[in-house]
Amino acid sequence: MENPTFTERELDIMSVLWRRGSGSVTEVREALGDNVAYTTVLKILQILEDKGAVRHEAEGRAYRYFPKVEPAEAGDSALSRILEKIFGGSAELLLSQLVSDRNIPQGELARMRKLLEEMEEEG
Amino acid sequence: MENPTFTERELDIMSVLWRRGSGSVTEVREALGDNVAYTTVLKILQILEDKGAVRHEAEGRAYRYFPKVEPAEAGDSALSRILEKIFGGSAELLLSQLVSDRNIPQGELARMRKLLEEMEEEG
DNA sequence: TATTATCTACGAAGAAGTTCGTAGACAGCC
DNA sequence: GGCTGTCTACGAACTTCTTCGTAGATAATA
Repeated sequence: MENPTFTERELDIMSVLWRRGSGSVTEVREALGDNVAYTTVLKILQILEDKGAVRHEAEGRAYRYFPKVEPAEAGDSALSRILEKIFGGSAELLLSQLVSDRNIPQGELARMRKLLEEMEEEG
Repeated sequence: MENPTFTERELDIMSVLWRRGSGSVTEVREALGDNVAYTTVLKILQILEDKGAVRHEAEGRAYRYFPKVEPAEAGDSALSRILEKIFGGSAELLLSQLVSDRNIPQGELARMRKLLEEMEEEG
């Protein structure tokens, strides 16, 4: 899928599939928590399938849906958009916003720093 | 403005205002490049004003629009969404996606690293 | 003064996204 | 067999977003 972008609801549902690895309509619906109708969830899954973002396998009489698009792909599109439109292309500003007021644990911060160090070395 | 979120078009226009600092309808329209009608741009600016995201001052017979919401605020909302929905809350994964395949100049990478170092020290 | 150009206000049409009801298929159970 | 519950398919209502036309105000210009 080229530059996958998702609407609000589509993203909600992709998010569930990414977290769980897969899901039946019922599972996704429950994970959503919202009081959204069964057929609504099904409909969006069908839309996502049309788009090529998910696929399904039969499981008994029902379908089990699997993400075809990876978080990395979706994240890349989404980040590009934010980076350009909001942070004027500055990854530095974006990072600064990401880490401020978000209380990221030391360990994670350290790993993030190491990641950047490696990028610098590889150059 | 509490947790400002913008539609596609609204964001296009906010982006112009952030880059330029302010803009008349004509200026925004030209910066957009799209062949969107004058009244369309005006309409979205009016919507943004209703929302409290921009304000205007009279300039001759026309209005000059100024952003009221800062990129940082909008960026925070947008990043939160992506962080949770796409990267499962992992800032590390988000950063990894941000820096890969994006060819960020050494100088910027270094500043980003330093930013993280400072965060670690303050802890 | 009449005409034209430029501007905002408003409303409505059109497009996209969301929600759900109904129908039909099918399995399990009385 | 008939009834009930569970499932997908489909379509239509509804909401939100986007786009623009028209009207009315006002300034500049002939």
